Amino acid sequence: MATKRLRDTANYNENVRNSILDKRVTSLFKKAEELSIVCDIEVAIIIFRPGKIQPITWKSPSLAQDVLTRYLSFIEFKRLSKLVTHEDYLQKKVDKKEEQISKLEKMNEAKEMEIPFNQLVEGKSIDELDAREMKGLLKVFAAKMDKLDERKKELNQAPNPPSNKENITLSASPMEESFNDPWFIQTIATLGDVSGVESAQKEGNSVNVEDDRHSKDLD
Amino acid sequence: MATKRLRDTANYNENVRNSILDKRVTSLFKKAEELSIVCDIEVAIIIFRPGKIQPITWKSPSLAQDVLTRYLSFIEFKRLSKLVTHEDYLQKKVDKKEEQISKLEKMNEAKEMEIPFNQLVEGKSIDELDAREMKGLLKVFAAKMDKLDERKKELNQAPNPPSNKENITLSASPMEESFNDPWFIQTIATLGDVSGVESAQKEGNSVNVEDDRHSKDLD
DNA sequence: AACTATTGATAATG
DNA sequence: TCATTATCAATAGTT
Repeated sequence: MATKRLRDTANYNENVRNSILDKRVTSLFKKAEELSIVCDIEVAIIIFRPGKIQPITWKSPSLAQDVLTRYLSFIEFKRLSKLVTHEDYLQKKVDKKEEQISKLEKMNEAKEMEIPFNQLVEGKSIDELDAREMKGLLKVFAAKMDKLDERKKELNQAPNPPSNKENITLSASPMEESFNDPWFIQTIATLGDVSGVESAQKEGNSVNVEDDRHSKDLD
Repeated sequence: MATKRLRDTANYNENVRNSILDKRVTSLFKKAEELSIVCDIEVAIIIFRPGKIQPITWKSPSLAQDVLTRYLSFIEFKRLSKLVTHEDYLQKKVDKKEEQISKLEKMNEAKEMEIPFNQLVEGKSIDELDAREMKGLLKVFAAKMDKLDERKKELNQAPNPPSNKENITLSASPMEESFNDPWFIQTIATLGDVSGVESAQKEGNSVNVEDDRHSKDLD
């Protein structure tokens, strides 16, 4: 019987250890599933054990990956925004007037782009994306491709002959030129007002909830 | 008192809902932390709420990201293995039946277009996409935008005046024409055959655990 | 693996 | 919003 709470299983033999892990992981997943249903949210859990390569994931691999994709998109979206913001800052110094002219257009685009990447995608299949979402995604990707293209050119100008690396087989396809105009940089730059991943972190090994209004000490 | 178990909070007002979510998430994280200590494992939890941009993460964002990095590395590792194997397999066929493969790839185009976005990206951050993948994505988007553009023109030619639907504000941008060449079909086709992450999945709503030493039927 | 005494979680109430 | 408590769930140890 549960005479007391377990602190660690270091002294247990491996079978008992695995049994305990199994039961507790099962319980954790059960609780997570109940939570996701009751509160209508998506939950992904990943567990790594020392010495084990394969992680334990919940719920399904695809769902975990979907949630992870959204999470990483969120991170990436913010990172990219900040990067471009810097480039945009330099560009403003080069050409002030043009920037002012394009401001109005920029504001229009900005409103369209205010939807974060993960919300744009949100598990939709590509056929379900509307034109606005498509445009937003295209711009983000265009920015990335632009950089890849620049890197490619740099490599081609390098003294040693360019290797046949698969990652840089991007030849001068017509799309690069299509997205060289600077408007998308500014457009993306206006997206950057998303603050960091909000994940309230209490001190010590206490439990973190995003919105920790009540300060329970959970140990 | 807990007279019965909650099934869903759809009919509750938002404050109560958030309160319940808060308490349950706290409890889930507490359980996760206890599990991670007792069994000496690493756990990452990510929660997305509908309408909310910022995910709730546990334990800390950085740790969550660390675990995520390992998880994605694992995925990427498996993906690469299978990709190379598959390409090797294709190479043999290409030597003999290049035309047949080309046909199959073309036939697959329609199906490839319906692959969810998250499968195309496969959990990568945008910076990790190579040129080939970027091209594929761009072309998928371009094709989709082309269709949307066509629909827009159809609507404009319709007898009744076109409504100002937000979804179809896509004007004739230069990108449509840029992607009419057939190579992208093959490019996309090579992205499609990645199978999911292996994560033991029991039938029904049971719980998944990777390690199946204790005789659960996990495959 | 199944069981049970005990601890933990939590829905409703104050 | 926060604290309390009756009820339900999880689980450590045993068989």
